[in-house]
Amino acid sequence: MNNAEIADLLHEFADLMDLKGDIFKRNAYRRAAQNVQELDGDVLSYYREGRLESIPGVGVSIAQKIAEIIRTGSSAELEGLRAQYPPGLVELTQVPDLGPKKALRLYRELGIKDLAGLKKAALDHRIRRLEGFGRRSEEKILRGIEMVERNSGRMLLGDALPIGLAVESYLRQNGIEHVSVAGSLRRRKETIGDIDIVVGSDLPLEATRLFVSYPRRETVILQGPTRSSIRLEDGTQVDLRVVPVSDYGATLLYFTGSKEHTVELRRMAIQMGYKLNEYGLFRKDDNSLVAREEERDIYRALGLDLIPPEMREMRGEIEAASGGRLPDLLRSEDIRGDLHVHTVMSDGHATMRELAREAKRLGYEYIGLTDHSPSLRIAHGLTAEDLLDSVEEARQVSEEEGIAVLRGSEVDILDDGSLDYPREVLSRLDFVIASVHSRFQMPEEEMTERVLRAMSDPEVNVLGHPTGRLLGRREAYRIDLERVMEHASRQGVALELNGYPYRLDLNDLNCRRAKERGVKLSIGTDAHALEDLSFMSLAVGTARRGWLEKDDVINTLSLDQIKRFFERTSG
DNA sequence: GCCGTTTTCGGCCCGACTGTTTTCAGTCG
Repeated sequence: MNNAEIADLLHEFADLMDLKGDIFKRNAYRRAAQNVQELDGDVLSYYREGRLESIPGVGVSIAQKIAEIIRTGSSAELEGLRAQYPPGLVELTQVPDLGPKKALRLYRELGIKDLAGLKKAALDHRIRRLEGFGRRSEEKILRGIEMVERNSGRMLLGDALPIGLAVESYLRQNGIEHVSVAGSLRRRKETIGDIDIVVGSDLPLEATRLFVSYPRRETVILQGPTRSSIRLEDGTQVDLRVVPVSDYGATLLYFTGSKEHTVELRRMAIQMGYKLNEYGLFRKDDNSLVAREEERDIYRALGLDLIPPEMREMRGEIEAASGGRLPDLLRSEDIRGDLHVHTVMSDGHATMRELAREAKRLGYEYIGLTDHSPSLRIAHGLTAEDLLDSVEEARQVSEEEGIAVLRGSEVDILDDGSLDYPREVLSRLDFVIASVHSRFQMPEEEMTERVLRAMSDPEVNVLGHPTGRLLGRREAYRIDLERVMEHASRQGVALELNGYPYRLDLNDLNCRRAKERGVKLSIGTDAHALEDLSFMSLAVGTARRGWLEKDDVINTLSLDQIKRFFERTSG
């Protein structure tokens, strides 16, 4: 039973409390679930040491339930609650405009207990006969079901970010000064629900007209004075909100979230005798304005430094901002080179020279080329001979193109933790990433030993995509990251933050754990084509969500410094 | 169920919108 599994059960408690109609208990369970999920360390050890109640949001009652879950795998009270409602009821609340109250009535009065039943009842016009429902709600439910079925997954950050930023820059280039993506996209979460754009303009009709005439727009879904939605050629929906310039900061703050973060800001506002909403910060007694034009003004009035959007997740950022202890987060400009790139020699699409030129154009000082090793047949891993021949080619290209081309390798970690090239081959390279690409199902202990052994090899500089997860496709493999981080810090091996859209591995929370343990991160895009080098922005966003600063990341070092880093770890 | 710069009891974020109502509950972000 790990943290995520326990958190899932607490979330289920929350869902069931919602059906019971107790929103305060629901909130309490949600908060506990989130804190368990993001807990730094294993819940089991909190349990063994009798300090479950030191987890925020966990009191006597929830601590007992967690203990019971750890001992027995479940909770008697949870079983009892489950027995009261059919399991499909929570799924009904995924349909827009159906919350717990309506879902429960549909169940009690029409016996509807899942999406299929709901669809049938709507088609049979049985729903409109219920008091409080009507023809329009029935139609809305049908549209909602369709949407849930079609669009249940979230978008990858890597898909949403270019789209959102393109719309943003289109509006800016056409004279809109106050414009930004908002929501989870602005916070650079690894997956995104909706693409939201906030505009501050005193000519709202013009801004709206501009938005709905976006060149890549296919249809206008909704066009109003403050809200509009369009669908793009690729099917993506983009929502726009227009507010007066004077309200821009307050509105952007509100629509950026996270919800938990803004709720906390409102609580603080109340304690200070204020009221915070999407129009601004006001005095409670006479409704007079305190701040609203810029996000910074509102934070300042609440006694806080401006919190970067990527940190607004209720993970300690409020305390840091009130104590003047916010980290100085990594910036894109700090990155001096990409350290994980594939060429045509293995499974990439661009040549060494093309990549060198593109890296130079991006302003990099160096680029690290890391083709696969032979055991990864599917990716045409290089023979030792071809790899060594390319070392000389890299030197030549470096000189001719005026940018340092570092010849590295992404060498496979074999089943027993040995590496896929002999040491004398690896020692001829500028640096080495070691990665797991096989036998993902190993038991945790075996996988951990395998990886630790690979990291102990003096030629290894970076552990590639340390958990192997693929967003929406594959779970992380089982590995004891605590031991991996300890080992990394002792051995002077960096852990990778891989920027490939499906990976983003390490993720935000693990980046932060690594930083707290003094482990350095190496950022690479895992590019297989020239345009993939742009994945760097996804990695930087994730790094910022993990509170990383410039000094935590090795590829902010100059060429000389990073060579020393690679030397030191291989010496 | 949790928690305390106002509290060990009594709060727990705020406003808009929608569809159904005739004064509002439920849902959403």
